[in-house]
Amino acid sequence: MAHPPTLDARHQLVVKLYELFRQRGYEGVSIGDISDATGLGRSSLYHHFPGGKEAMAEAVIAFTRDALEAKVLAPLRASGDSLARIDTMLAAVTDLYASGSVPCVLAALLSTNADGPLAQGAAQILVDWTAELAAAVEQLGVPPEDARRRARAALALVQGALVMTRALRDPVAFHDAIEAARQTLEQ
Amino acid sequence: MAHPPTLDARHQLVVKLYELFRQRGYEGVSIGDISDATGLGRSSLYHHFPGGKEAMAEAVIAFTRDALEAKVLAPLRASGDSLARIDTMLAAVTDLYASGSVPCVLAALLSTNADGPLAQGAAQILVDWTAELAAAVEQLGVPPEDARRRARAALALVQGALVMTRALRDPVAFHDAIEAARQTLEQ
DNA sequence: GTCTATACTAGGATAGAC
DNA sequence: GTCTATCCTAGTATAGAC
Repeated sequence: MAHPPTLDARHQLVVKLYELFRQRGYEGVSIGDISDATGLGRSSLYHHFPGGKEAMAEAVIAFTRDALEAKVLAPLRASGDSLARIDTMLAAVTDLYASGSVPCVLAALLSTNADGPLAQGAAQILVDWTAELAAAVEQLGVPPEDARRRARAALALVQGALVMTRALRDPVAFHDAIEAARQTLEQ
Repeated sequence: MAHPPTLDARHQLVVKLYELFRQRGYEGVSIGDISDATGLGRSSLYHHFPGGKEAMAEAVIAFTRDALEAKVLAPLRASGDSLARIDTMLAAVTDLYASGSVPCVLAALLSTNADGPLAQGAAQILVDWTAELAAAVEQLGVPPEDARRRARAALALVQGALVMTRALRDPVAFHDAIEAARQTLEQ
């Protein structure tokens, strides 16, 4: 059992790609940067991703979708108290963004890659997230239309808090926003 | 009085640069793109901005600061009813971002240029904006600490709405966020 | 103040050995 | 699966004529 299977190595690679793209966006990351960060030569990277840089970013989007599903959406869908599930989601979000100290890879790819296929993939994840969150809010007895509005507002607070926290260099901005999101969703 | 002074020509140029950088971020815009968009050759661009692309982005940041000051901050400081001034600011913001259909250049430069000097300049504008907004909220009789919190939350709603509106492709997300910002500031 | 022409570097991608 | 070497394009920037 000397070497772990290939999939693990690739997974580690995707995690590194995820970090890079979320910090600098798509155009802000070069193959050379990736080579430096991973210790792999350019050719090795193309061995793992024959589709090149775009394929790497697509892998990051898929990874993000899976991570969000596991850490955020699945708990949101679980049976049990709706309020508790929303609280759990907000805790997961706080963890995901390290209290606002790291950017959202979806926002990064959405803004860097304007209207390319990467931006579409990133947008879809936000769309799905909004829908799932709205469904959870509906279970509190909120009418569908209003639930959707609240879900949008909560995610806007989170995404905006990431921008503001970065600008103000103060994690309090993020925690306040999470609290505001809770009020919006649960009130 | 045939030719307008040079400053006008430069101003038009900066407006074009502003549009480009806000749509695609710093790394997403090449000198070639700028040449295409303006109809000017590369050398002409360097004539106007000997400092190259970074100087162009700096000019955009300065332009943004001035535009924000004139359209958003000055009305916010004007004498008169505080509630009306905040309403005026929110209307100016809705206009500035064309109801969420165009990105914020500050967010674009903040995320693309990670922690370079451009990001710092963009961050500073958001810091100043927050402070000015908090001061306006204080005049409603809100305690300083709370006013700051509300100002942060309102700007987070706006910035987040820009992300969500882009993802959801629905301007309703933006207008709802503006309404939520109003509640947050004025309630 | 704009152009053509030209450096020069960095970035994306591939070939083929090991 | 990784490396060295290489190719080619795109990107930044400059020189010098008009």
